[in-house]
Amino acid sequence: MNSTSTFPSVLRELLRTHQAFLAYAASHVCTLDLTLPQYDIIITLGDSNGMTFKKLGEKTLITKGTLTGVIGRLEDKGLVQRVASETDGRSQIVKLTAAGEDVYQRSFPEHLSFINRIFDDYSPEDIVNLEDSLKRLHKTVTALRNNESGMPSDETDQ
Amino acid sequence: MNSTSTFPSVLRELLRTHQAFLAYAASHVCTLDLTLPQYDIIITLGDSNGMTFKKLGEKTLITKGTLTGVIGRLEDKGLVQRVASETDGRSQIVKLTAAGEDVYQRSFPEHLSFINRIFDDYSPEDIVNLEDSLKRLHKTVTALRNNESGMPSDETDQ
DNA sequence: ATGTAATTGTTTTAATTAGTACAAAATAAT
DNA sequence: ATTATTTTGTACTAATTAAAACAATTACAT
Repeated sequence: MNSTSTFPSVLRELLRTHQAFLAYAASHVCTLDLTLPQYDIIITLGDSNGMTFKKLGEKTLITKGTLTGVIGRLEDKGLVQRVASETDGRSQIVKLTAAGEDVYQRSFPEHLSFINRIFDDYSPEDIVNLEDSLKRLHKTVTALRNNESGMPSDETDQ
Repeated sequence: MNSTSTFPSVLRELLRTHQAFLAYAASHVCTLDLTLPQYDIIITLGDSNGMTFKKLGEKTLITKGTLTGVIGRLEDKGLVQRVASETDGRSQIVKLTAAGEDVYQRSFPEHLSFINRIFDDYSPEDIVNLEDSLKRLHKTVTALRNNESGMPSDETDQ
């Protein structure tokens, strides 16, 4: 135990680090006239045949209510389209339009290298260790939250 | 390099972990009829004689525009007050009211133990390692962002 | 089959968020 | 002293966020 700190500084650092990453990623994405959540949708739909709102939300960690708005704005920009599911009357399939595919194909390689630049000085072990540390914290917090309410896990299985 | 993943999964895990922590913390704070940013202000002002908007923003990582709104809502709830600085005509000092002090004194010990429960199964080394891993990532991202724009560091010195 | 429950996406509301422009005050420059 | 620059907090806008209520549809139970 760190008896000198009155509040877990590691959790403040989690926020700081996440904010710094978002700002870094946004500095590239804003050159495409897209917000970070909007671009997250684009790259999630890239190399797919479209997917359901539910699945999109699970992959991007955006809740359904928020997603309706984000998808709507991407639709207004002509980058995405809604198609009614043929097998489930409740579901909408979200797909990239040709323009959306174009944005994706043109921007993604550069975006990927922009993001991966972060790990230029990381060894493979460093990256694995970092991810494992985060997963442990994530699991611990989720387990605690579920203990409180008796709810089952919120983990998605992929 | 993890040659199988097309996008840094460690960064998605950063988001997931942060979201999980926020949800966990909020599950306690909502019992006080406060939002997480609002409670963050309360505990930052607790055990202080008040501080400037600028300093509050640096400590809580909330930008000034957002802060105006959060402080306004806390003022409406009677938990916080604005006092004009005597030494700087531009500055406002934000202080807890008696009611705010009361909320702080009554809730903070429990909140602290609620949060620290996360680390019950962590050794002191585990915590230090996690924090160091986050700090390294934070520093790396910040350095890259500053390289892009030629701006000086955004780090606060405390 | 019929009624109950769960799922899917939309709508609405309140709050947070960043960004920009702005006014007032302090600081620096000359 | 006067001007220019910077700093501090506010106002405003657009977007994201979660949560709750809702309608339509599907799945389930009997």
